[in-house]
Amino acid sequence: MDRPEAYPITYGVLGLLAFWGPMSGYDLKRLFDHALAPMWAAAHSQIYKELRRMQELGWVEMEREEQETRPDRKVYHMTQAGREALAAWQAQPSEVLQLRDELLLKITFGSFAPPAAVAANLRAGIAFHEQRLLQYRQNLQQLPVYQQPRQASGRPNPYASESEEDRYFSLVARFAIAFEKTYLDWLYETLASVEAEKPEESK
Amino acid sequence: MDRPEAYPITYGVLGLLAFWGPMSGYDLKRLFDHALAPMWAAAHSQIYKELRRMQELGWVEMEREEQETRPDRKVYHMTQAGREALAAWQAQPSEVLQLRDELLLKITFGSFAPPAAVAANLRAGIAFHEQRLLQYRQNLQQLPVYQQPRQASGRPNPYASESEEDRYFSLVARFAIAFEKTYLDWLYETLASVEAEKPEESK
DNA sequence: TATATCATGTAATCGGTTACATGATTAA
DNA sequence: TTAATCATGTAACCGATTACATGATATA
Repeated sequence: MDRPEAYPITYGVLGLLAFWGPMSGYDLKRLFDHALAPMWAAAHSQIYKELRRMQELGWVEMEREEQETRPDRKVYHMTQAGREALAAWQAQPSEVLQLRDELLLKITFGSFAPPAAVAANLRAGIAFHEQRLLQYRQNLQQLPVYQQPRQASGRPNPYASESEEDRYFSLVARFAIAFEKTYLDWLYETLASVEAEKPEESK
Repeated sequence: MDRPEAYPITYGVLGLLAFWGPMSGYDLKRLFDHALAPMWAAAHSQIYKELRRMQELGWVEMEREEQETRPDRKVYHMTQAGREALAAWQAQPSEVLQLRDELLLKITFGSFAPPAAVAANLRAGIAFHEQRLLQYRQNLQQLPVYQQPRQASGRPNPYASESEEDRYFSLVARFAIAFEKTYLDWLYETLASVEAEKPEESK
Protein backbone atom coordinates (compact mmCIF):
# COMPACT_ATOMS: atom_id res chain seq x y z
CA MET A 1 0.00 0.00 0.00
CA ASP A 2 2.94 2.26 0.59
CA ARG A 3 4.50 1.96 -2.82
CA PRO A 4 6.36 5.10 -3.78
CA GLU A 5 4.82 7.29 -6.42
CA ALA A 6 8.17 7.62 -8.17
CA TYR A 7 11.47 5.79 -8.48
CA PRO A 8 15.08 6.75 -9.12
CA ILE A 9 14.60 6.50 -12.85
CA THR A 10 11.59 8.81 -12.61
CA TYR A 11 13.76 11.47 -11.02
CA GLY A 12 16.48 10.77 -13.53
CA VAL A 13 14.14 11.73 -16.36
CA LEU A 14 12.78 14.64 -14.38
CA GLY A 15 16.27 15.89 -13.59
CA LEU A 16 17.25 15.86 -17.23
CA LEU A 17 14.19 17.94 -18.08
CA ALA A 18 15.07 20.34 -15.25
CA PHE A 19 18.64 20.61 -16.37
CA TRP A 20 18.41 20.76 -20.13
CA GLY A 21 14.90 22.03 -20.64
CA PRO A 22 11.95 20.65 -22.63
CA MET A 23 12.55 17.73 -24.94
CA SER A 24 11.03 14.56 -26.38
CA GLY A 25 11.32 10.98 -25.15
CA TYR A 26 13.75 10.30 -27.91
CA ASP A 27 16.01 13.16 -26.85
CA LEU A 28 15.77 11.99 -23.25
CA LYS A 29 16.91 8.52 -24.18
CA ARG A 30 20.01 9.87 -25.90
CA LEU A 31 20.83 12.21 -23.04
CA PHE A 32 20.32 9.39 -20.59
CA ASP A 33 22.84 7.26 -22.44
CA HIS A 34 25.44 10.01 -22.45
CA ALA A 35 24.95 11.69 -19.11
CA LEU A 36 23.41 9.12 -16.73
CA ALA A 37 24.55 5.75 -18.07
CA PRO A 38 27.34 5.42 -15.47
CA MET A 39 24.90 5.44 -12.55
CA TRP A 40 21.54 4.47 -14.02
CA ALA A 41 20.77 3.02 -17.44
CA ALA A 42 17.31 3.10 -18.99
CA ALA A 43 15.66 1.57 -22.02
CA HIS A 44 13.55 3.92 -24.12
CA SER A 45 10.44 1.95 -23.26
CA GLN A 46 11.10 2.70 -19.60
CA ILE A 47 11.53 6.41 -20.28
CA TYR A 48 8.18 6.57 -22.04
CA LYS A 49 6.60 4.85 -19.04
CA GLU A 50 8.09 7.40 -16.67
CA LEU A 51 6.89 10.29 -18.81
CA ARG A 52 3.37 8.90 -18.66
CA ARG A 53 3.68 8.43 -14.91
CA MET A 54 4.90 11.98 -14.38
CA GLN A 55 2.19 13.37 -16.60
CA GLU A 56 -0.39 11.73 -14.34
CA LEU A 57 1.39 13.13 -11.30
CA GLY A 58 1.35 16.58 -12.86
CA TRP A 59 5.13 16.82 -12.82
CA VAL A 60 5.45 17.29 -16.57
CA GLU A 61 3.28 18.51 -19.41
CA MET A 62 3.40 17.62 -23.07
CA GLU A 63 3.13 19.72 -26.15
CA ARG A 64 2.90 18.40 -29.68
CA GLU A 65 5.30 19.76 -32.22
CA GLU A 66 3.98 18.98 -35.65
CA GLN A 67 6.43 17.77 -38.24
CA GLU A 68 5.75 17.14 -41.87
CA THR A 69 8.30 14.54 -42.73
CA ARG A 70 8.43 12.69 -39.38
CA PRO A 71 5.93 11.75 -36.68
CA ASP A 72 5.04 14.62 -34.36
CA ARG A 73 7.49 15.35 -31.60
CA LYS A 74 5.95 15.19 -28.15
CA VAL A 75 7.94 17.72 -26.19
CA TYR A 76 7.75 17.41 -22.41
CA HIS A 77 8.48 20.19 -19.98
CA MET A 78 8.65 20.22 -16.20
CA THR A 79 5.94 21.93 -14.14
CA GLN A 80 6.31 23.71 -10.83
CA ALA A 81 5.03 20.56 -9.10
CA GLY A 82 7.79 18.67 -10.87
CA ARG A 83 10.41 21.06 -9.63
CA GLU A 84 9.14 20.65 -6.09
CA ALA A 85 9.14 16.86 -6.41
CA LEU A 86 12.74 16.96 -7.60
CA ALA A 87 13.77 19.03 -4.60
CA ALA A 88 11.76 16.87 -2.18
CA TRP A 89 13.51 13.77 -3.52
CA GLN A 90 16.82 15.17 -2.31
CA ALA A 91 15.51 15.16 1.24
CA GLN A 92 14.42 11.49 1.13
CA PRO A 93 16.75 8.66 2.14
CA SER A 94 18.36 6.75 -0.71
CA GLU A 95 18.44 3.06 -1.46
CA VAL A 96 22.00 1.92 -0.97
CA LEU A 97 23.85 0.52 -3.94
CA GLN A 98 23.85 -3.24 -4.29
CA LEU A 99 26.35 -4.60 -6.79
CA ARG A 100 25.07 -7.29 -9.13
CA ASP A 101 28.01 -8.37 -11.22
CA GLU A 102 28.06 -11.63 -13.11
CA LEU A 103 31.82 -11.52 -13.64
CA LEU A 104 32.56 -11.28 -9.91
CA LEU A 105 30.15 -14.13 -9.24
CA LYS A 106 31.83 -16.19 -11.93
CA ILE A 107 35.32 -15.59 -10.59
CA THR A 108 34.09 -16.53 -7.12
CA PHE A 109 33.36 -20.00 -8.45
CA GLY A 110 36.35 -20.01 -10.76
CA SER A 111 37.71 -23.13 -9.09
CA PHE A 112 35.11 -25.22 -10.91
CA ALA A 113 36.60 -24.46 -14.32
CA PRO A 114 40.09 -24.69 -15.77
CA PRO A 115 42.25 -21.65 -14.92
CA ALA A 116 42.47 -20.79 -18.61
CA ALA A 117 38.71 -20.19 -18.64
CA VAL A 118 38.97 -17.90 -15.62
CA ALA A 119 41.76 -15.98 -17.29
CA ALA A 120 39.68 -15.62 -20.45
CA ASN A 121 36.81 -14.15 -18.43
CA LEU A 122 39.14 -11.68 -16.76
CA ARG A 123 40.55 -10.62 -20.12
CA ALA A 124 37.06 -10.05 -21.52
CA GLY A 125 36.31 -7.88 -18.51
CA ILE A 126 39.50 -5.93 -19.01
CA ALA A 127 38.67 -5.25 -22.64
CA PHE A 128 35.21 -4.00 -21.81
CA HIS A 129 36.10 -1.85 -18.83
CA GLU A 130 39.12 -0.32 -20.58
CA GLN A 131 36.81 0.82 -23.34
CA ARG A 132 34.27 2.14 -20.90
CA LEU A 133 36.94 4.05 -18.98
CA LEU A 134 38.03 5.66 -22.22
CA GLN A 135 34.43 6.59 -23.01
CA TYR A 136 33.86 8.09 -19.56
CA ARG A 137 36.98 10.19 -19.91
CA GLN A 138 35.77 11.50 -23.25
CA ASN A 139 32.33 12.21 -21.80
CA LEU A 140 33.90 14.28 -19.05
CA GLN A 141 35.60 16.48 -21.61
CA GLN A 142 32.50 16.70 -23.77
CA LEU A 143 30.20 17.61 -20.88
CA PRO A 144 29.95 21.29 -21.91
CA VAL A 145 28.62 20.23 -25.32
CA TYR A 146 25.38 19.08 -23.77
CA GLN A 147 24.82 22.38 -22.08
CA GLN A 148 24.07 24.21 -25.30
CA PRO A 149 20.45 23.07 -25.67
CA ARG A 150 19.72 24.35 -22.18
CA GLN A 151 17.59 27.41 -22.27
CA ALA A 152 18.47 29.90 -19.53
CA SER A 153 14.91 31.14 -19.18
CA GLY A 154 15.08 33.35 -16.14
CA ARG A 155 17.37 31.16 -14.02
CA PRO A 156 14.73 28.73 -12.85
CA ASN A 157 17.01 27.13 -10.27
CA PRO A 158 17.20 29.08 -7.02
CA TYR A 159 19.75 26.74 -5.42
CA ALA A 160 22.70 26.94 -7.76
CA SER A 161 24.35 29.07 -10.38
CA GLU A 162 25.01 27.57 -13.77
CA SER A 163 28.62 26.74 -12.96
CA GLU A 164 27.61 25.05 -9.73
CA GLU A 165 25.15 22.87 -11.59
CA ASP A 166 27.99 21.66 -13.78
CA ARG A 167 30.12 20.90 -10.75
CA TYR A 168 27.82 18.13 -9.59
CA PHE A 169 27.87 16.51 -12.98
CA SER A 170 31.63 16.44 -13.15
CA LEU A 171 31.91 15.24 -9.55
CA VAL A 172 29.82 12.19 -10.37
CA ALA A 173 31.64 11.69 -13.66
CA ARG A 174 34.84 11.55 -11.66
CA PHE A 175 33.38 8.80 -9.51
CA ALA A 176 32.55 6.75 -12.58
CA ILE A 177 36.16 7.03 -13.71
CA ALA A 178 37.53 6.18 -10.27
CA PHE A 179 35.29 3.13 -10.16
CA GLU A 180 36.43 1.85 -13.54
CA LYS A 181 40.04 2.33 -12.52
CA THR A 182 39.52 0.36 -9.32
CA TYR A 183 37.80 -2.39 -11.23
CA LEU A 184 40.56 -2.52 -13.83
CA ASP A 185 43.31 -2.58 -11.22
CA TRP A 186 41.62 -5.55 -9.61
CA LEU A 187 41.14 -7.33 -12.94
CA TYR A 188 44.81 -6.97 -13.85
CA GLU A 189 45.99 -8.10 -10.43
CA THR A 190 43.62 -11.04 -10.40
CA LEU A 191 44.65 -12.06 -13.90
CA ALA A 192 48.30 -11.96 -12.88
CA SER A 193 47.49 -14.04 -9.83
CA VAL A 194 45.61 -16.64 -11.87
CA GLU A 195 48.34 -16.84 -14.49
CA ALA A 196 51.07 -17.11 -11.87
CA GLU A 197 49.41 -20.18 -10.41
CA LYS A 198 49.58 -22.14 -13.64
CA PRO A 199 52.46 -20.72 -15.69
CA GLU A 200 52.14 -23.44 -18.33
CA GLU A 201 48.58 -22.30 -19.09
CA SER A 202 49.51 -18.77 -20.10
CA LYS A 203 50.28 -18.38 -23.77
CA MET B 1 12.51 -17.66 -27.78
CA ASP B 2 16.16 -17.73 -26.81
CA ARG B 3 15.73 -17.07 -23.10
CA PRO B 4 18.51 -18.61 -21.08
CA GLU B 5 17.70 -21.65 -19.00
CA ALA B 6 19.58 -20.17 -16.05
CA TYR B 7 20.72 -16.80 -14.70
CA PRO B 8 23.58 -15.54 -12.59
CA ILE B 9 21.64 -16.14 -9.40
CA THR B 10 20.96 -19.71 -10.50
CA TYR B 11 24.68 -20.33 -10.74
CA GLY B 12 25.19 -18.52 -7.47
CA VAL B 13 23.00 -21.04 -5.68
CA LEU B 14 24.54 -23.91 -7.63
CA GLY B 15 28.04 -22.72 -6.82
CA LEU B 16 27.28 -22.62 -3.11
CA LEU B 17 26.02 -26.20 -3.27
CA ALA B 18 29.14 -27.21 -5.15
CA PHE B 19 31.39 -25.47 -2.69
CA TRP B 20 29.80 -26.23 0.65
CA GLY B 21 27.88 -29.39 -0.11
CA PRO B 22 24.20 -30.31 0.37
CA MET B 23 22.00 -27.92 2.30
CA SER B 24 18.51 -26.48 2.59
CA GLY B 25 17.10 -23.29 1.09
CA TYR B 26 17.33 -21.69 4.48
CA ASP B 27 21.03 -22.51 4.77
CA LEU B 28 21.59 -21.24 1.25
CA LYS B 29 19.99 -17.91 2.07
CA ARG B 30 22.30 -17.40 5.05
CA LEU B 31 25.37 -18.40 3.08
CA PHE B 32 24.32 -16.11 0.26
CA ASP B 33 24.12 -13.19 2.66
CA HIS B 34 27.55 -13.86 4.07
CA ALA B 35 29.52 -15.02 1.06
CA LEU B 36 27.86 -13.56 -2.05
CA ALA B 37 26.15 -10.38 -0.85
CA PRO B 38 28.94 -8.12 -2.17
CA MET B 39 28.38 -9.17 -5.78
CA TRP B 40 24.85 -10.59 -5.88
CA ALA B 41 22.13 -10.36 -3.26
CA ALA B 42 19.12 -12.66 -3.20
CA ALA B 43 15.86 -12.84 -1.28
CA HIS B 44 14.95 -16.22 0.12
CA SER B 45 11.93 -16.40 -2.16
CA GLN B 46 14.25 -16.10 -5.13
CA ILE B 47 16.49 -18.88 -3.86
CA TYR B 48 13.52 -21.25 -3.55
CA LYS B 49 12.57 -20.40 -7.12
CA GLU B 50 16.05 -21.21 -8.36
CA LEU B 51 16.07 -24.51 -6.50
CA ARG B 52 12.82 -25.45 -8.21
CA ARG B 53 14.24 -24.36 -11.56
CA MET B 54 17.39 -26.41 -11.09
CA GLN B 55 15.42 -29.42 -9.95
CA GLU B 56 13.53 -29.32 -13.23
CA LEU B 57 16.81 -28.96 -15.13
CA GLY B 58 18.20 -31.94 -13.24
CA TRP B 59 21.04 -29.92 -11.77
CA VAL B 60 20.06 -30.62 -8.16
CA GLU B 61 18.12 -33.27 -6.27
CA MET B 62 16.25 -32.96 -3.02
CA GLU B 63 16.04 -35.22 -0.02
CA ARG B 64 13.69 -34.75 2.90
CA GLU B 65 15.15 -34.76 6.36
CA GLU B 66 12.40 -35.35 8.84
CA GLN B 67 12.34 -33.23 11.96
CA GLU B 68 10.01 -33.56 14.88
CA THR B 69 9.90 -30.04 16.25
CA ARG B 70 10.32 -28.09 13.00
CA PRO B 71 9.10 -28.51 9.44
CA ASP B 72 11.09 -31.03 7.44
CA ARG B 73 14.37 -29.84 6.02
CA LYS B 74 14.59 -30.18 2.25
CA VAL B 75 18.26 -30.78 1.62
CA TYR B 76 19.44 -30.15 -1.93
CA HIS B 77 22.54 -31.61 -3.49
CA MET B 78 24.16 -31.01 -6.84
CA THR B 79 24.08 -33.70 -9.54
CA GLN B 80 26.70 -34.45 -12.16
CA ALA B 81 24.63 -32.46 -14.66
CA GLY B 82 24.77 -29.56 -12.22
CA ARG B 83 28.52 -29.76 -12.00
CA GLU B 84 28.77 -29.70 -15.77
CA ALA B 85 26.42 -26.72 -16.01
CA LEU B 86 28.54 -24.83 -13.49
CA ALA B 87 31.67 -25.47 -15.54
CA ALA B 88 29.92 -24.61 -18.82
CA TRP B 89 28.82 -21.29 -17.32
CA GLN B 90 32.45 -20.29 -16.95
CA ALA B 91 32.91 -20.56 -20.70
CA GLN B 92 29.95 -18.31 -21.51
CA PRO B 93 30.31 -14.54 -21.90
CA SER B 94 29.20 -12.45 -18.92
CA GLU B 95 26.80 -9.57 -18.72
CA VAL B 96 28.82 -6.50 -17.93
CA LEU B 97 28.14 -4.70 -14.66
CA GLN B 98 25.77 -1.75 -14.88
CA LEU B 99 25.76 0.48 -11.82
CA ARG B 100 22.35 1.53 -10.54
CA ASP B 101 22.96 3.85 -7.63
CA GLU B 102 20.34 6.22 -6.33
CA LEU B 103 22.85 8.27 -4.37
CA LEU B 104 24.98 9.02 -7.42
CA LEU B 105 21.87 9.96 -9.36
CA LYS B 106 20.79 12.23 -6.55
CA ILE B 107 24.12 13.97 -6.31
CA THR B 108 24.07 14.49 -10.08
CA PHE B 109 20.99 16.64 -9.63
CA GLY B 110 22.16 18.09 -6.34
CA SER B 111 21.96 21.58 -7.75
CA PHE B 112 18.17 21.48 -7.40
CA ALA B 113 18.33 21.27 -3.61
CA PRO B 114 20.09 23.32 -0.95
CA PRO B 115 23.74 22.29 -0.46
CA ALA B 116 22.93 21.22 3.10
CA ALA B 117 20.62 18.53 1.73
CA VAL B 118 23.35 17.28 -0.60
CA ALA B 119 25.80 17.18 2.29
CA ALA B 120 23.29 15.23 4.38
CA ASN B 121 22.93 12.65 1.62
CA LEU B 122 26.68 12.29 1.35
CA ARG B 123 26.98 11.80 5.10
CA ALA B 124 24.29 9.11 5.08
CA GLY B 125 26.23 7.36 2.32
CA ILE B 126 29.44 7.60 4.31
CA ALA B 127 27.82 6.08 7.38
CA PHE B 128 26.44 3.15 5.44
CA HIS B 129 29.52 2.38 3.38
CA GLU B 130 31.85 2.69 6.36
CA GLN B 131 29.81 0.04 8.10
CA ARG B 132 29.75 -2.17 5.04
CA LEU B 133 33.52 -1.86 4.62
CA LEU B 134 33.96 -2.95 8.22
CA GLN B 135 31.66 -5.90 7.65
CA TYR B 136 33.49 -6.97 4.50
CA ARG B 137 36.79 -6.86 6.34
CA GLN B 138 35.40 -9.06 9.09
CA ASN B 139 33.95 -11.45 6.49
CA LEU B 140 37.37 -11.80 4.90
CA GLN B 141 38.86 -12.90 8.20
CA GLN B 142 35.94 -15.20 8.96
CA LEU B 143 36.00 -16.88 5.56
CA PRO B 144 37.62 -20.10 6.88
CA VAL B 145 34.72 -20.50 9.31
CA TYR B 146 32.37 -21.28 6.49
CA GLN B 147 34.57 -24.03 5.18
CA GLN B 148 33.84 -26.37 8.04
CA PRO B 149 30.46 -27.61 6.77
CA ARG B 150 32.09 -28.59 3.48
CA GLN B 151 32.34 -32.32 3.14
CA ALA B 152 35.49 -33.40 1.35
CA SER B 153 33.84 -36.46 -0.17
CA GLY B 154 36.47 -37.70 -2.57
CA ARG B 155 37.63 -34.34 -3.92
CA PRO B 156 34.78 -33.78 -6.36
CA ASN B 157 36.47 -30.82 -8.01
CA PRO B 158 39.05 -31.79 -10.63
CA TYR B 159 40.10 -28.20 -11.37
CA ALA B 160 41.37 -26.95 -8.06
CA SER B 161 42.77 -28.03 -4.75
CA GLU B 162 41.03 -26.94 -1.59
CA SER B 163 43.41 -24.04 -1.03
CA GLU B 164 42.95 -22.83 -4.59
CA GLU B 165 39.19 -22.80 -4.17
CA ASP B 166 39.60 -20.47 -1.23
CA ARG B 167 41.86 -18.20 -3.24
CA TYR B 168 39.06 -17.15 -5.58
CA PHE B 169 36.81 -16.29 -2.71
CA SER B 170 39.37 -14.05 -1.07
CA LEU B 171 40.27 -12.45 -4.40
CA VAL B 172 36.68 -11.36 -4.89
CA ALA B 173 36.36 -10.34 -1.25
CA ARG B 174 39.33 -8.07 -1.83
CA PHE B 175 37.53 -6.44 -4.73
CA ALA B 176 34.53 -5.71 -2.56
CA ILE B 177 36.80 -3.97 -0.07
CA ALA B 178 38.61 -2.02 -2.77
CA PHE B 179 35.29 -0.89 -4.16
CA GLU B 180 34.01 0.33 -0.81
CA LYS B 181 37.24 2.22 -0.25
CA THR B 182 36.99 3.93 -3.63
CA TYR B 183 33.38 4.83 -2.94
CA LEU B 184 34.23 6.21 0.49
CA ASP B 185 37.17 8.23 -0.82
CA TRP B 186 34.86 9.83 -3.34
CA LEU B 187 32.16 10.50 -0.74
CA TYR B 188 34.61 12.26 1.57
CA GLU B 189 36.12 14.32 -1.22
CA THR B 190 32.73 15.27 -2.57
CA LEU B 191 31.47 16.22 0.87
CA ALA B 192 34.52 18.42 1.39
CA SER B 193 33.93 20.03 -1.98
CA VAL B 194 30.27 20.71 -1.22
CA GLU B 195 31.04 22.10 2.21
CA ALA B 196 33.85 24.29 0.88
CA GLU B 197 31.43 25.97 -1.49
CA LYS B 198 29.10 27.16 1.25
CA PRO B 199 31.11 27.34 4.47
CA GLU B 200 28.24 29.00 6.34
CA GLU B 201 26.05 25.97 5.70
CA SER B 202 28.27 23.51 7.53
CA LYS B 203 27.51 23.12 11.19
C1' DT C 1 4.95 -10.71 27.07
C1' DA C 2 6.97 -9.83 23.00
C1' DT C 3 10.40 -10.12 19.88
C1' DA C 4 13.79 -12.86 17.39
C1' DT C 5 15.15 -16.98 15.26
C1' DC C 6 14.36 -21.46 13.00
C1' DA C 7 12.30 -23.15 8.79
C1' DT C 8 9.61 -23.26 4.83
C1' DG C 9 7.27 -21.69 1.32
C1' DT C 10 3.31 -18.91 -1.84
C1' DA C 11 1.24 -14.76 -4.02
C1' DA C 12 1.14 -10.30 -5.87
C1' DT C 13 3.39 -6.66 -7.75
C1' DC C 14 6.55 -4.08 -10.50
C1' DG C 15 10.74 -2.15 -12.64
C1' DG C 16 13.45 -3.42 -16.33
C1' DT C 17 14.39 -5.96 -20.56
C1' DT C 18 13.30 -7.75 -25.00
C1' DA C 19 10.67 -7.99 -28.84
C1' DC C 20 7.20 -6.16 -31.90
C1' DA C 21 5.47 -2.41 -34.73
C1' DT C 22 5.43 1.58 -38.05
C1' DG C 23 7.25 4.58 -41.56
C1' DA C 24 10.05 8.18 -43.46
C1' DT C 25 14.89 9.90 -44.43
C1' DT C 26 19.75 9.53 -45.21
C1' DA C 27 24.27 7.73 -45.75
C1' DA C 28 27.23 3.63 -47.26
C1' DT D 1 20.03 -1.68 -51.92
C1' DT D 2 20.76 -2.11 -47.48
C1' DA D 3 21.45 -0.46 -43.23
C1' DA D 4 21.26 3.18 -39.90
C1' DT D 5 18.94 6.96 -37.95
C1' DC D 6 14.85 9.69 -36.68
C1' DA D 7 10.76 9.16 -33.83
C1' DT D 8 7.29 7.03 -31.31
C1' DG D 9 5.25 3.88 -28.91
C1' DT D 10 2.92 -1.14 -27.23
C1' DA D 11 3.08 -5.93 -25.45
C1' DA D 12 4.99 -9.78 -23.20
C1' DC D 13 7.90 -11.59 -20.07
C1' DC D 14 10.63 -12.16 -16.00
C1' DG D 15 13.88 -11.43 -12.15
C1' DA D 16 13.56 -9.26 -7.99
C1' DT D 17 11.07 -7.29 -4.16
C1' DT D 18 7.46 -7.17 -0.79
C1' DA D 19 3.97 -9.05 1.65
C1' DC D 20 1.44 -13.00 3.34
C1' DA D 21 1.38 -17.35 5.80
C1' DT D 22 2.43 -20.95 9.42
C1' DG D 23 4.11 -22.60 13.85
C1' DA D 24 7.52 -23.96 17.14
C1' DT D 25 11.45 -22.51 20.23
C1' DA D 26 14.39 -19.46 22.72
C1' DT D 27 15.75 -15.11 24.52
C1' DA D 28 14.89 -10.42 26.47
